[in-house]
Amino acid sequence: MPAIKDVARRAGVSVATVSRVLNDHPSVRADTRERVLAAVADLGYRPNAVARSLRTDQTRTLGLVISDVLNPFFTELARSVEDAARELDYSVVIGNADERPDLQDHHVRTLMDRRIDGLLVSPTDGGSPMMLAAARAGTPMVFVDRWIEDEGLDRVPVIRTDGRGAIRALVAHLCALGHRRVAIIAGPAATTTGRERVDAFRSALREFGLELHEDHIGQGTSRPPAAAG
Amino acid sequence: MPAIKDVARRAGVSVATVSRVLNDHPSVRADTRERVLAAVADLGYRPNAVARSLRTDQTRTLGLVISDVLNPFFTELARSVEDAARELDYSVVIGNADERPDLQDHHVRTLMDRRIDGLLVSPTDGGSPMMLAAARAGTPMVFVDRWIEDEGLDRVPVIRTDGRGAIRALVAHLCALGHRRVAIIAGPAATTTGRERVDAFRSALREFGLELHEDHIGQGTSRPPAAAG
DNA sequence: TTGTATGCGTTATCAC
DNA sequence: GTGATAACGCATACAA
Repeated sequence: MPAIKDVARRAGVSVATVSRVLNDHPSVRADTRERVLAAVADLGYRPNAVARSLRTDQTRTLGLVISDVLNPFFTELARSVEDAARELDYSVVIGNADERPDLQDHHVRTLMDRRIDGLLVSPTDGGSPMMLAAARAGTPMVFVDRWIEDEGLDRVPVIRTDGRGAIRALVAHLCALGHRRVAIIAGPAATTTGRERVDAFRSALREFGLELHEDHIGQGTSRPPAAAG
Repeated sequence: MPAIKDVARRAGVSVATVSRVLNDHPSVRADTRERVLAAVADLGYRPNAVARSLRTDQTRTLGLVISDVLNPFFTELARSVEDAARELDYSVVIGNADERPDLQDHHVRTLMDRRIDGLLVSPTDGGSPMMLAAARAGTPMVFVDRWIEDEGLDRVPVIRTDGRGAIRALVAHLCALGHRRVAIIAGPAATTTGRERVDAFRSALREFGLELHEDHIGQGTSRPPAAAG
């Protein structure tokens, strides 16, 4: 794999000049630029992102730690995040915590070792030591879908859906339709989203004067049955 | 974020010594090791993987380019790959090609720029220029689930299921049950797996003397309906 | 056993 | 406009 010095040699210029055309710095004569570009082309040269990151102190990489890859919601989320990131010339590295705090920390640690520029996390219930420490230490971080309310975490932005509003709207709709016995199957209770929904459900029933049966509150997983590739 | 020199200073040793205990090199006195470890601990030092990669020329990272993240098969695959890799202290970076050759190449390029140690690819139909070039150039690569038969690619290992055998077994089973009109819904025709299955289906029908209706060969997607997070 | 010095591939600062 | 060269954080060959 050719390095910048190979390109320089072939183009008959210094590595500095090659670097300049690569980062399209203004001060480089048109014809030298051409020569460099030609050398790049026929050497099939590609800048070493590792070296570049070491030097510039940025990796153009985002970490995304999700709680469950097998949940289609998160797989769609991952896809959207990657789409948006790619648009800005960022890569995203996904870590699957599988609802396990220790695994979540493993990924946070690995990603930080790799010096990612920022971290998106849909935290497992209660968070995990390393991830909380990173957040408090000011690591660029955003919570997605789920969140954690704890000291020192108020500066971590949260991107999420309005579960409470959604549940209320659903109950309102069913109520307007004349239904009086409504039930809910929410996600795992060990998630902020799951709890929020059940809680909102109780509130909504109360608000609309519907009777609440405790056994009308169910809990499910968010995973689909398996498929074939 | 502390660097190795900070640890060295704090432990009163040289960076070389710190590096040695970090990579548990044998020749380092027990008590100095302790001192270094202590310094590491209370500085919360973590080796910079970027710098380490540049120096050692290995990233302990695998690239996994799949054709469709929204297909649960690939999401399970990704999960398994990551599990196995983690066991060996490797990370895996996933790229979603979304069945688009250009996107596939984008990911191959990005991953190679990042100097990943190896590439797992479930190629889109017909492959893509950069990915084929990489394979021919000897980039450590293995095909998963799907594959490509082309010149210079015979040294790329393929990990896949025995779709042909599976279809034959299915038809045999149905036939033994006395069924005479069997149909198939295979995956996208633009995949090796999809074509293999339809092909095997035809063969099996012939073998078992069943009549083949062309309109009994359907084609579907492998995506589940959406779910909530 | 430990320290000094070099180099990995870049970018950026300084000369010219 | 272009070229030496230092520095990024680390691992290692060589000296001591």
